[in-house]
Amino acid sequence: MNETRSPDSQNDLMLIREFSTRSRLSSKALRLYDALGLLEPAFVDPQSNYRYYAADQLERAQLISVLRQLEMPLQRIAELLELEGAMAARALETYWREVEISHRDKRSLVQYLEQVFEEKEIPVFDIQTRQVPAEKIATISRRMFLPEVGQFIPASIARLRQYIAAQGVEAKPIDWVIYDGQVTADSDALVEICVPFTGTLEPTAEIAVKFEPAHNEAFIRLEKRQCFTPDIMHAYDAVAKWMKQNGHQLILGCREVYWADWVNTPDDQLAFDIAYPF
Amino acid sequence: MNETRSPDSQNDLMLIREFSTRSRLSSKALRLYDALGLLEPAFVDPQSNYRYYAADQLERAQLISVLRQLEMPLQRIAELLELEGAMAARALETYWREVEISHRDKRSLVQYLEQVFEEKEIPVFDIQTRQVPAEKIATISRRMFLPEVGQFIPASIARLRQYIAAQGVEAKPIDWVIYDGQVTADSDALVEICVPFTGTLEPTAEIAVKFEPAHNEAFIRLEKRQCFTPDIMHAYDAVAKWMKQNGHQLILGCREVYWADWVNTPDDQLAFDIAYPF
DNA sequence: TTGCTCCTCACGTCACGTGAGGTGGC
DNA sequence: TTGCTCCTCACGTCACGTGAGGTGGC
Repeated sequence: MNETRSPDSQNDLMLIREFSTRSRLSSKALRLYDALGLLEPAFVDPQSNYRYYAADQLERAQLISVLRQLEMPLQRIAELLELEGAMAARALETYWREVEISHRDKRSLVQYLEQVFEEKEIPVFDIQTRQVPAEKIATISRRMFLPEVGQFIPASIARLRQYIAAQGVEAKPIDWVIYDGQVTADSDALVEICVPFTGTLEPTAEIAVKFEPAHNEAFIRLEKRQCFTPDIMHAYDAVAKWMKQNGHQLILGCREVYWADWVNTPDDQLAFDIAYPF
Repeated sequence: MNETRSPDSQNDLMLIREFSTRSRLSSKALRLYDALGLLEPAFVDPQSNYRYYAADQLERAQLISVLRQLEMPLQRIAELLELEGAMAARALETYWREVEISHRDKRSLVQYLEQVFEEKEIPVFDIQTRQVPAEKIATISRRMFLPEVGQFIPASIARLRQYIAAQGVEAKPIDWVIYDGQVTADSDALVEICVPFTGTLEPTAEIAVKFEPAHNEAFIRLEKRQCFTPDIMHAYDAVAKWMKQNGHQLILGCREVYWADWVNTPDDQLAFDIAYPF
């Protein structure tokens, strides 16, 4: 009737049902997003509490719908939608990177499980034992989750060797990493990087100096490429099984011993041990 | 004390705390699994209600833990653990296939969103209009989700053309698919496969015979490879936007028109239209 | 007036996490 | 006797789904 009205006025308002089907969001979801302030109707009738949505709210609604299909939490969606185009793209990329990493972790767990179920008696591991002499060691340790470990180990070894050299003390050509529990993507544990040395060294805020007692260990020698799941999990399983069968108790944290030059060793060469002290 | 006892007897029982750390399952989770019958303690003290777990329950507990890391629902874990080794492996593969498909779907949604956020003004689509004459059509239709569509379209076209030929009637060399709503991986909609013909045809239980009225349509011509997300979503967006800008109402279901020989058309050739009747 | 849509609780789902308040074994 | 662990509720979390019971606009 009123031709002077802007075309985006009242006549573009719609009830929740229509907005719901057009945005692919359930009415229950729309009421929740209203309550959370994530997507508030353009107008709410104070008498009836009816929600009226404007046509130009559809874009935001559809974005939310697609982001929810990615299972992004509502809080994170709210933050992302605060950003400008290119920044929102960056935020989405960050989120998606996390999803991809978690997916890859799961994929390797599936491979491991497949082998467990198939009872393919897994690459037969050759378990040996040895006597390990007492050592003085310099260590850096911190609780962490699996994704951090890959960075932490080489960085810490470099720090330790640098410090040892700077103090004019002699480091031995071997390192090991002690795990005080299982480190996975969603459960952290103490990870301790150890470099043995001879001589006298002062501890620092970061670096502890310890004495590791002599002990026996059961160990498996592995190729460099086997440092990933599923192989490494089977290796741990195998040593733990051997320990149990032979009635041995774990007396120190289980460990990975890096006795080769990690960087220059080819993938298919033996490069490290998994060891259980007893 | 009693040397004749089996080694797996009482002395291998442990309290919930120890079983919890060894299995990487929270005590709260263990109590839930007990209540659900998914993992019941070997022994429960009737006086104190203390739960005692046996060492040989650790294997099942660890399997549950890993399957939960894959976010498999407890019900499905329970079913899987009922199966023998190789069968369990098959069940895991089935589950994982579903996860991979859902992940790939999400990945293409991310690509689409990236382009939306970057406002790369997307491959400029050339929107045209045309008048479509009335047609008699034979159709097969069913509600379905996105993963089924890829099979359903060619199968239905083949069925329709076979039936039309068997009745000695002449089919026209073009097909289209009408979508009565958005079809995604988790929302279904009616999908109707249409083959126009001249002559007289009897409907069957499966095949309906209809009359499509003459109308105008706005359409975009696309290359064969663009039939996937994200391109196809941008194309739909573009036509919908054009319709709105030009004040046109959608009067029939939006559709994809296959006017080329789909199988023998190379990926980078124009092969189909997306059309909105108005 | 009759339907239909909309409204607001309230409770259910899934797999737990997080206390509160109480008991039991060394 | 003192801690410590264990127990059972009960409620919270996340993002909704599913009614129950009631109101409002055509």
